[in-house]
Amino acid sequence: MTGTLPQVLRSDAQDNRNRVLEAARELFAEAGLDVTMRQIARRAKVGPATLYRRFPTKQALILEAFMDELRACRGIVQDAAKDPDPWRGFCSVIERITVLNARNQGFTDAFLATYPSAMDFAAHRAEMAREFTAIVRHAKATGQLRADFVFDDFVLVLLAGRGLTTAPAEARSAAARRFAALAIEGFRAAATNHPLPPPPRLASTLHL
Amino acid sequence: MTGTLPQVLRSDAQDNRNRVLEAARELFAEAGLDVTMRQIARRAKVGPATLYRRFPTKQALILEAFMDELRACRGIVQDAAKDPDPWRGFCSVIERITVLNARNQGFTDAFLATYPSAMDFAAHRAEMAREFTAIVRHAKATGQLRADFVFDDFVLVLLAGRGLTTAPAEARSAAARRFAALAIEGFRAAATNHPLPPPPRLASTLHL
DNA sequence: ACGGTAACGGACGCCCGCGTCCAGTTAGCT
DNA sequence: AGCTAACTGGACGCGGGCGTCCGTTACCGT
Repeated sequence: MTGTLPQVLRSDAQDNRNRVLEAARELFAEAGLDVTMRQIARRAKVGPATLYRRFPTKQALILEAFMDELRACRGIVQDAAKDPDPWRGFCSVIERITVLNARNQGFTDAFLATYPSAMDFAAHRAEMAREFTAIVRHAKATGQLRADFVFDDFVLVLLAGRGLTTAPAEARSAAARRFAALAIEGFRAAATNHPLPPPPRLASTLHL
Repeated sequence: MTGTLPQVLRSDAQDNRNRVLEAARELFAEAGLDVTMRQIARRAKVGPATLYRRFPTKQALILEAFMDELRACRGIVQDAAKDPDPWRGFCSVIERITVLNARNQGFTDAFLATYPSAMDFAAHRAEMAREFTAIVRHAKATGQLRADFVFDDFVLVLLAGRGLTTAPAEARSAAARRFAALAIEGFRAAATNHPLPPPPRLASTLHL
């Protein structure tokens, strides 16, 4: 008898698994990735052993918990790519990603993490980067996005958005929207544009 | 004999105290406020008891460690207030505070903290806010700063800047400068300005 | 209905940070 | 030089998270 795992879980096991994921999503969103495995287990009304059996490592749990957020994220970029107006697409990416970012403490942390264990995220990241870069090229071509915009500026907005999670929960959405709008104002091509200092090399550290 | 503490420390005590402050500043800057008291003691080559005698609470240590940063911060605003060109003053505040912010993981955390124990910071904050608001008024009057700028937008930049500390150390300064420049581009009054969404109520939670 | 087995969760030993106590050491005054 | 008070840092007990083990529970196929 080899130790082949059954690919279909018993009903109670499946139930617990779902509760764990739900708890993890809630806690990650509220308090970031630093929540302990114990806290997640407690909220899910589950013993620690059960949690560890389903998700031997925290990374595995994080990955699974954020899978649909991740898909949503890609959806945002794909929607934008379909928009006939590249500038409107660009703006919607900035706006929607920033809002999603501020609402969910943990997601961006996980998304930007560089652990080798987060390879699965990296693939999605790379694909999104590819599509987003196409939008950027078109938006520059139509003269609506300033020519000195670089991909690292997008990463900059992501990182900066992460800081907004410090704001009190009730102000967070408003803060995110205002911030996104300001960033867009900064990115828009205009006669009054001033030259920018050299861009930081951020994307390279994310293996993009 | 009442338990009056000597206001002047013995030479070795003074020496240790200085090393502790130096260690605290380094660690807070590198790794944020979450460093443990033990780590600070170890770096300062000092036992835990010594650390606790000088600074009974972490808040006390934080306050003392960031006193000159805090003064530097006020200096930035005061310098800007003296500038005959209010827009140039405004820009220099955004730029310099953002850079200081990104270089020092812990400082903004401490600065924006709302613990009652951080009252000393609050006083400085309020004073800085007063002076900065004057600069803003003048910069709007000369038509260089967009009219819909509000003080909360400044807090927004501070919070966002906090996110940049996630960037790798070698890119952090460049990131901060680029970010500040982008923010300034967003704040500049221009014919192409688009209306902004309603501002978040952030400053009120900081008791400003 | 019942047996076999997957799944459960309480309990364990480990490590680490916390804040405090005390016996030894050293600075600085006479 | 000698004394004393100030200062020091190792050691302690506590609490909490870590990942794992194993006796018990309850699902599911017959």
